[in-house]
Amino acid sequence: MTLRLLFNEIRVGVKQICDRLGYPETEFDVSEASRPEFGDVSCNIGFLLAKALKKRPFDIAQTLAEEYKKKSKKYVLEVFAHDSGYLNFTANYSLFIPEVIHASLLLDYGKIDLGKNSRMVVEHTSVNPNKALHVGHVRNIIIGDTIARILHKASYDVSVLNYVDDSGLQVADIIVGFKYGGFSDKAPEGQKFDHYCGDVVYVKITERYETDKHLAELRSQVLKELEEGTSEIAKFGDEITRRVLDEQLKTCWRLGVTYDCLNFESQIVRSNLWSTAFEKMKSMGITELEKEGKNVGCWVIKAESEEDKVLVRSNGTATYVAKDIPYAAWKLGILEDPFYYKHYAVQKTGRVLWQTTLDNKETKLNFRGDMVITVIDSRQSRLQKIITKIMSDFKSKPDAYRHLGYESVTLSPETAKTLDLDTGGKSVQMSGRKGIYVSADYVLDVLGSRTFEEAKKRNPELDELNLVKISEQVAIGALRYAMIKQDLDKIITFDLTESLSLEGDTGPYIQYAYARSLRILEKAGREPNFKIHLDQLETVYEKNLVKVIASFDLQVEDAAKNLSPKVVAKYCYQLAVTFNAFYEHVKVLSAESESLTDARICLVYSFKETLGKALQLLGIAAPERM
RNA sequence: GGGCCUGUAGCUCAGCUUGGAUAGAGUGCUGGACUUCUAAUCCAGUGGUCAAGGGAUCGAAGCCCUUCGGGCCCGCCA
Repeated sequence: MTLRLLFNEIRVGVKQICDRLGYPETEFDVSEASRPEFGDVSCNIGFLLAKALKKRPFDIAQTLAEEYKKKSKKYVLEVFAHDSGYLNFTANYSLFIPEVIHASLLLDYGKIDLGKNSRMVVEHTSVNPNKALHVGHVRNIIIGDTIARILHKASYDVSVLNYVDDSGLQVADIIVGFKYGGFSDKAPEGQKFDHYCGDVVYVKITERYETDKHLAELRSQVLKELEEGTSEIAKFGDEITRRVLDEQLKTCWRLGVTYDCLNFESQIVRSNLWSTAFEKMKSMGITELEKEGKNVGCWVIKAESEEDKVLVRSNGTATYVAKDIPYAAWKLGILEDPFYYKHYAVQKTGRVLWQTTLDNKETKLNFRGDMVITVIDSRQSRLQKIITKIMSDFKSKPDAYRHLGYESVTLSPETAKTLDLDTGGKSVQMSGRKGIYVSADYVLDVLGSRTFEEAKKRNPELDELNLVKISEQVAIGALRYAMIKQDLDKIITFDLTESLSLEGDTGPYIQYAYARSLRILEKAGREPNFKIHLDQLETVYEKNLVKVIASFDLQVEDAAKNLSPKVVAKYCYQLAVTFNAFYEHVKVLSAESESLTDARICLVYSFKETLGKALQLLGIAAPERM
């Protein structure tokens, strides 16, 4: 039993009455009432029929209410028309509460069958392997990871990919640094290798290009060798990339993010994927050879009301977009899979991480999908639009390939100042090349020491090990929640000081509610007894909590259908707020009677289970103590 | 010049897809609640011509049009 059943009962009931009365068919709305005095559920049918029936909305609602009262009802207790014209309903709580609580005990509570086990690919992270992750990357990673978790809950068979651009310009930059710039390929003591590459080598060598033209030429040479993949430089590049990647993945894993497969660009380049895709595009007339104008001799894609996009240069080499096309087609299973797969690592959750290889002694596996979601920030929208169009031509299915875009993370003027940058009161775009960023590891460390102090103050009896565990969980909860709670198309202005706030609408607030509920259950000193009469739960706080618990699957559906991770974040917050109100106003362990205590223990347990599952969707740990 | 996103309380944001009841949170500020199931909490107060103008509608923060402010993208770079 969930709210969905109550809504359905009302929808069907109202529809039957309308049919019987000969009212015209309408798509009316059944939703949660916006205020307590409006009951639990509201229906707007009065407004919709007003014109056709030439009656006031209230009169229609009134008639429907009278008719509805005569019907046999299950989860509905009362029906009444409101002066405004709404048709309102109250729930039959003596039935509703026990059924919701029992339903919430199921292991897969909240699961919906939207995906019907179809194959879904989610690609995220895809950070150039020449630097450490910064908070901008974290937004990508957390959006992608959360979407993957939500889609899994919505019964999609999800594979998560991380695209490793190991043959691009950014990698070439640090290789130049190591080979020709005099930088050691060992990080100084105490510094992670990815930080060293990004903070020092990448930034410094970029500065030097300005004055040293020879260095810039060497870069082109290195880039070419990386793509060909046979030279000594290429082997060295591969080694460096993998060392950086290892360190990046440590940060991802620390954030609770796992993957199924690493796709190396160098192997895509060396496979025949590009030429196959190119031939396909030619034969489908998607791309054409330009005969005149500024792009003469290039293969281009004509776009409506926009500039033509060059796919293949007049010298025959493929451009950046072009490289993405075969990969996108591969993800959708359009082209034959040239890859084999070998173990990369076993992740903390036990999930195996694979990597592509062209070595045919390795295994054949399937990491492709009927649908593909690519998480990249919206600065890539134009290019992604082109790819989306081509994929829909290839697959002749419009939504198979989807670009999930999001706005970037900028640094607040105050935080920019900590990097010795005066932005004149404006926020600033991060840039790895210019060294303008705040790294993910740094944020987690600062947050971690802040939460450690807090946890120690509150739990002086706990040992160091436990405190570290709690503070890490809370720090990650805070960061993940901050990255997910607002809409994808809102810019996040990251402020270091503000990110340390752990109160109000934050991850720790939600985690705290969980910890509180667990303490009640611990102190109760007995297992919840679900045979007890749960209809003793009569206060508004208890009813509200049950209602929120009952809406879990509706929220999952909303989030999955709209690819909107914040929906689940809002839901967790709502659960926590409702529980905290309950906590403050309703006593569990010192209730008026033993049996009431028992009933409330069941509710608290139900809450704990539901919040735990919802937090899992956000990848936020549910701490036992805080 | 073209394309995409955005503008709601001092600040940060929900609500807009699918129009409907008195526009909600957090934070800030003011005041209150810990010998109590953890105060990372709760309660009360404060705070809004929903950027501006127009249109269609019985009804607009939401839909359409125009204008203005802010951000991003538009290379035979990646």
